[in-house]
Amino acid sequence: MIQLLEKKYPSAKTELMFNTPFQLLVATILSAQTTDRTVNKITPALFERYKTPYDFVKADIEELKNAIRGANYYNTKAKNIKKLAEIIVERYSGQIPETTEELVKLPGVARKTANVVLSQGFGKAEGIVVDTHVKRLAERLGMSKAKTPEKIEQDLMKIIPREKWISFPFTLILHGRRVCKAKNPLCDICILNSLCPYGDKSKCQIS
DNA sequence: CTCCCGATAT
DNA sequence: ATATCAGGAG
Repeated sequence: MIQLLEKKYPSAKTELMFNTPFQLLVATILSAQTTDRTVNKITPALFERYKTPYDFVKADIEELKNAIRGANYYNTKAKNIKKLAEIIVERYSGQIPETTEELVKLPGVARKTANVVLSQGFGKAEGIVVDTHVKRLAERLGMSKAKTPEKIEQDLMKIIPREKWISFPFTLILHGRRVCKAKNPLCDICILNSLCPYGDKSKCQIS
């Protein structure tokens, strides 16, 4: 099924807009519980106003909140981004760290965000991105019975070849958005229907 | 397990 | 007006 997904979504990657790894980090934090499209509406002006990590350090918190208003939880995210910028300037000389271990220490950054930044910003396959789509599809496709993103990631790392770790989750994300939706999945047009344990059940459930 | 708490589609 | 979208911290 990896091959089928790759064939259907040949260039699967993040849809977030960015020019530097730091911008990707900020964009990914903003994308928590927020669609990529909404984030992409915010970031051009944001990155024009704040060009370097140090610009975020100097930022007035209210002005920063206003600049990212539109992203869900912008209050918390503004504080996290400012704090994170301080850490990057003070502890990392303005360059964001390139390991999961270091990234998840930053405020507002857990494994999902760290994996997006490492894989999409640096081409590093330290782990597998597990967002709500990957979580749902992994369960439906029978790839993991685990409940937490951390456990699901571990399960996927065992069954997905490492050279696919970067692209594979993004094929699931695209498929999850377009076909294998949370509500009313389009099983009748799904290319994975014949080998999906969930598909057979849902075909009987959908009116 | 609770809080955070906007945008877009229907 | 309501449903759907879709992570992290305490």
